[in-house]
Amino acid sequence: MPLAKLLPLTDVSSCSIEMTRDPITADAAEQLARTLKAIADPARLRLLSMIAASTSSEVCNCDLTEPLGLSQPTVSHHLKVLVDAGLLTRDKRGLWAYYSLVPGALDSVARSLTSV
Amino acid sequence: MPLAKLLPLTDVSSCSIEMTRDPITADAAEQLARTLKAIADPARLRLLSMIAASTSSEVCNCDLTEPLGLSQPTVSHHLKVLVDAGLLTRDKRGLWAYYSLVPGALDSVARSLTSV
DNA sequence: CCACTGTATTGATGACTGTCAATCTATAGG
DNA sequence: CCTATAGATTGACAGTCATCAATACAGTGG
Repeated sequence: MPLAKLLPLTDVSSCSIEMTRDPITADAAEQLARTLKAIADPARLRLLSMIAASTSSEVCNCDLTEPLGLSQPTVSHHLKVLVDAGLLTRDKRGLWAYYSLVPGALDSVARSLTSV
Repeated sequence: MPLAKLLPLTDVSSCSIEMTRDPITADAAEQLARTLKAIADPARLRLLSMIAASTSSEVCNCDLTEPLGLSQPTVSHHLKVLVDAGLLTRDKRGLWAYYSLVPGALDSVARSLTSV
């Protein structure tokens, strides 16, 4: 029998364990998981990395398709997932679409992870 | 036409964009994505959080099932995913299984994210 | 040896996801 | 206008995943 059940110091009725602080809420977990799911894909990680590593802060879709080895619709799909997750912004000028990182977005996710 | 294609400063043959540094490799992306996929689930985030927030560094499976509102096999499955990903360790003593965080594992993932 | 209990595994099922071919949309240039 | 082109959308398909009921497994205690 776990220690917490033998010595329920704070809450006798529940069988929950002793906490130094409150764990993440179900809603917060849902939200963070949604963002992480957007990042947790090899193609999308490479897209983020390529955009982050480019000299210009903006990268055109056409520059991303070939190095990834994926079809144009697939890259377009992945970019949309990243935009919807708030990690990228899209700026369409003329025929081309330029993508850039949302400043601080990735760092914010990383911080959420360390404090989980 | 994107600027990089008009002024291919380093590599005329390829149509890749200019980079300040090399983007993540395909293999590294695959590896990081695997770990992130293990984290990118509401139930698993809550498990990590509950274990991290507990006073004792170890948490017993039986303490995790009820607050999550999931069946015992499902919780066991999620814990296995986290162990397999190198984020948790399992220590089975007698009938009970005690889980604890692998020190620095989550921080390491967070650092990988900020430098993507 | 036997019943009980906490945990892990298996099998099934419904939902979601990554991918591409085909198509659509919008813009540039003659 | 008409054509060509970059990008987005749609539809289909195969693969993965989260979940639970049922079962198996491994200790514990009579």
